[in-house]
Amino acid sequence: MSAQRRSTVDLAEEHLRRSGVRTTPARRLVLEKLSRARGPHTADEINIILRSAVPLSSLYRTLSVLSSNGVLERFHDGAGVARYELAEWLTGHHHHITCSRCGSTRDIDFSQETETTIRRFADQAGASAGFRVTGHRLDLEGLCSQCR
Amino acid sequence: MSAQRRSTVDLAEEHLRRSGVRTTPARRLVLEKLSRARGPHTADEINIILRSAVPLSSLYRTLSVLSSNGVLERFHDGAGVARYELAEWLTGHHHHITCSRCGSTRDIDFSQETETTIRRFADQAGASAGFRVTGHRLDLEGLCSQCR
DNA sequence: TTCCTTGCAAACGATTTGCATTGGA
DNA sequence: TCCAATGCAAATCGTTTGCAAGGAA
Repeated sequence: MSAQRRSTVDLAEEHLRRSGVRTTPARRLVLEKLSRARGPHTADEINIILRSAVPLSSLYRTLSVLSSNGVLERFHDGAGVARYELAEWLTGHHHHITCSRCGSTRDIDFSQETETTIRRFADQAGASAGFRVTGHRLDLEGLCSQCR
Repeated sequence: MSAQRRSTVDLAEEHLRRSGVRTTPARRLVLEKLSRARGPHTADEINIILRSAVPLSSLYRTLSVLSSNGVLERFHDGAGVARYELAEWLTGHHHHITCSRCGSTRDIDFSQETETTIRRFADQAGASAGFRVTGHRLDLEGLCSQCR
């Protein structure tokens, strides 16, 4: 077999295996769907995409396991609902932009140069508050093309 | 009377009055406490600070009124709990840094120059996604001096 | 007086958990 | 086989709401 590029899902599952976390149909299903998604999704949205193949309580447990093992990341949107997406080491560092009218959220990228600049500002500002900065989250708010 | 600098609370109340929103003890109390706070607080924290002077349900209504009238801003922390703080037009634009170990959140400022740079990046990146950017939120994560 | 606001209790919705059962390695 | 994962139902917890009583303008 020639060295083939591993899919995101494969990488994630290998990571889990190495952590001693079992691969199960539900986990694979969630990883597959999220790797295909354009942005972060709520448990409810994932449940709909999966057509309830995984009951909500199990889905939450799945999302919890995947998050605490570093394969997914969780944050809370403007309505306070948890949204999940593949971890940055699988997708690359990125940000979000949310439409303040319809609430849709999209991934967004900054140039490497911009990221470097932001990181430098962040380290600096954090240090002056006595923090060692380990990461940042820059979310934009605006009006999407449909709502504009 | 000489022109005296208006307090943040006064400014907020005048703003409310102009919007036809009544001034009540509960609203004044919440504004006073939040204007003294170092950072954003949850309803529960405010309730404790106020020693339950305002019942939780009324407190939530108060926070809701103040938020929807532009005097407070609400966001959800890492645990998904709503946190409130005075709106930016009252406190000035700023960011937050949260300790990933103890969860404490502090306000943090960037220089005007840095803000300008960030805003420029944001506008640019948003535009390329078809959005008109109206604001941004840059939250830092790190370890505070105690937890470091 | 006229609405708006409050307080209490009940309702809600997202998320979590207990427990018996099933299934992966 | 053995321990972890699942499904269901019930429990939590932050937050919201209905309704009658109280209060600001």
